[in-house]
Amino acid sequence: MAEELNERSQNILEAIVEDYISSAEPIGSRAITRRHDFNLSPATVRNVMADLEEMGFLCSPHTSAGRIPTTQGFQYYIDSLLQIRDLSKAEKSRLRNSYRFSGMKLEDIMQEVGRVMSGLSQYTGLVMAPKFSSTVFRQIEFVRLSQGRLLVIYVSESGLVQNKIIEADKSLDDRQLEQISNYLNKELNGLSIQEVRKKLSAELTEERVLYDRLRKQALSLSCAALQDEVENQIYVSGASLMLEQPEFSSPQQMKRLIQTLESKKMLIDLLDRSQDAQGVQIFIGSESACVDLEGYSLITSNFSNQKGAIGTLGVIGPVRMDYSQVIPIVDFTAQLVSRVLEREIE
Amino acid sequence: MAEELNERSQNILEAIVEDYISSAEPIGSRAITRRHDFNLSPATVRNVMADLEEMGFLCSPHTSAGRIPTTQGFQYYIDSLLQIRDLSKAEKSRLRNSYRFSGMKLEDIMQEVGRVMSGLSQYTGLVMAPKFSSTVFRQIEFVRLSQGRLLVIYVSESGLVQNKIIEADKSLDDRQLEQISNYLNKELNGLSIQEVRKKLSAELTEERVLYDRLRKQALSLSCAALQDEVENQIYVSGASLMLEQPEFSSPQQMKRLIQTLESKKMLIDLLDRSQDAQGVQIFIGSESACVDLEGYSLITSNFSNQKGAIGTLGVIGPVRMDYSQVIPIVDFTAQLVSRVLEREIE
DNA sequence: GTTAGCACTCAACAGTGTCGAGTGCTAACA
DNA sequence: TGTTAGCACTCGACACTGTTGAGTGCTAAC
Repeated sequence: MAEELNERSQNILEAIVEDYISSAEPIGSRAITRRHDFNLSPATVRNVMADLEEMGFLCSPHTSAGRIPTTQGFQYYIDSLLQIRDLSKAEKSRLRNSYRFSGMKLEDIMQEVGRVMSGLSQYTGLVMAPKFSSTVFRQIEFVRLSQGRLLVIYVSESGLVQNKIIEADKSLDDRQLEQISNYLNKELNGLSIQEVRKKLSAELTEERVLYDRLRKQALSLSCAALQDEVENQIYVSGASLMLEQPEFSSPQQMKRLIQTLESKKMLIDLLDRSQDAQGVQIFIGSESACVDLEGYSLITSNFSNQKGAIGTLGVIGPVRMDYSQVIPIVDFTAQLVSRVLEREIE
Repeated sequence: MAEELNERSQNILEAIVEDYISSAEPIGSRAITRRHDFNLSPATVRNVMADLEEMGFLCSPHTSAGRIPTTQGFQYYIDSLLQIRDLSKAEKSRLRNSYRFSGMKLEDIMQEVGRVMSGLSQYTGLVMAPKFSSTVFRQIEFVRLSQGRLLVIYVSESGLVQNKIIEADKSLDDRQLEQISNYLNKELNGLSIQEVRKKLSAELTEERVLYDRLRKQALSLSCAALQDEVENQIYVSGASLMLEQPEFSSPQQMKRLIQTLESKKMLIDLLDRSQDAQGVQIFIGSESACVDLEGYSLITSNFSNQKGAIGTLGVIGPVRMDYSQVIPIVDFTAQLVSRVLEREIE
């Protein structure tokens, strides 16, 4: 993969990638020599370009056009040539000022983050809220809606709220409900939702609960409420900004882009993959096997609040993305959001 | 507005509108006589068409093209010519079967409704969840997150849950919090959220509360939590389906459509307008003054659950929309959702 | 009031030639 | 041996052309 490239080839590849990033048009040998002073003639550059093409870093759309970087070319550029500068203090504070989180609920924060990232990058912002099941149990409340229906409200340590309507035994009265919630709040306190699930199903199978009716009801109620995985919430913002990019100027490409951004399920899958990683992750083109990302690049980073509520945010754009600009934005935003979420709980 | 049209003109206008709805192309006099047997020659039809054009019901994109209905033409068609057939039992049950609501939370139902309506109509589904402030108070709960931060959870009579994080006096202990919530739950029970707001601010200004510290805290806590209007949640589904329609085949039109569908704020404004109306409402083209709907038509209907939780759902599409198909879908879906919501609470 | 005929208009389309950017190859040069 | 100049070639973009066919408005006849 990381084949040897001499310095001149590297310089030329870098020049081509960068010129292509800013122009979105095939780069010819003349253009290279004009814009950068390598002290080389176009003919020489052509030779190098032919080599780079053979190695798979470049391709030409047709005989007499310039060349454009392949996915592999971009990959090499990012891995070996791109130097990600740190943001200056001024830039950081400008970025910080773009966001206004004060007094916002989690959902609003997620939305705002997507909007700002999209605005800054001119691509599309993606934000996946923390998974509920990765959080820590804090409190459970029951609200009676009608005879047989209960609204169960879970609150996590990090302030995430989830509610669900379940069917329940009609004979339960308010006092019993209160006892049940008191019991559960004591019993489950401090466990992760996953541990809660495990504990509940373990206890339910134990024989002794059979003799304690109330306890059994408590367990089965909360079990019913936690039963199925909640679909992750995902926020997509700035789709129309991306339509301005020349790679999406044809109707077909536009349609495909919108379809891609509309299939939340796929996006969730995609963002899920970076959940375990630390720092900024970059997915280029079709690299990620099972999902069709052909033509797109995705830059993500995780945020969390030490209490285990892990979410992912990122920017999706064309492969020809301004990585040097977007990567710091995503990176710093993730840090920012983490800090905000932490402040919320402590 | 409703100028007199003799029967022949009406028939021809109807034919043109319907042919145009299905073909999306300018309709010529020949085509009319071929597809419908009016026993008229193309020349006669041309004369009628010229009259209709003069009256503003038709226009021609250029000299030698057929004619297309104007917004006014569509308006006339809908007001006077379109007969909305009731759905047959079979269709109703087919429609009912398209939706699977069982065990779903409100948010999931909203999403599902949008998805199905969009799929059935081939246009874009819009659903606006019930406004929280139009609901009836049921219960309030406080959860302490960190010293100074409280999570307030409101539950409405209809099972809507809303939560918000507020700053609170650090000296409040758990016992006091419980007293406060008990007090509020008794005091506010059965009031609409609007009434609750009014009551809270009225009581807060009364002098006597000054002597009752706990009560004052209770009031100011819940007041802070209800302070600002929650932005309405809106669900948009099937944007990419609409891109298949010929009126959105050009990149410009696509961009405009996506921008329109992305501006949730505007869509909320739009759906808000039909909140007071009963039954199906139809907005055609740029008719609705302040919002730029040029080229789009919107069909909406409200749903509710007798306890005042009113939401709006609908379909947005090109002016050249298949009204006879979409109107019954929207109408019946609204009824269906109302029924489902009612079942949820009683 | 209705119709046939006719001249006219105009978008769509296919074919043509020119222009310019870019390429690969070869031979000459340092 | 690496670099460069020169040259023939390719191909998309663009402007121009003529043709076709659908549709119109007008007029005169039925």
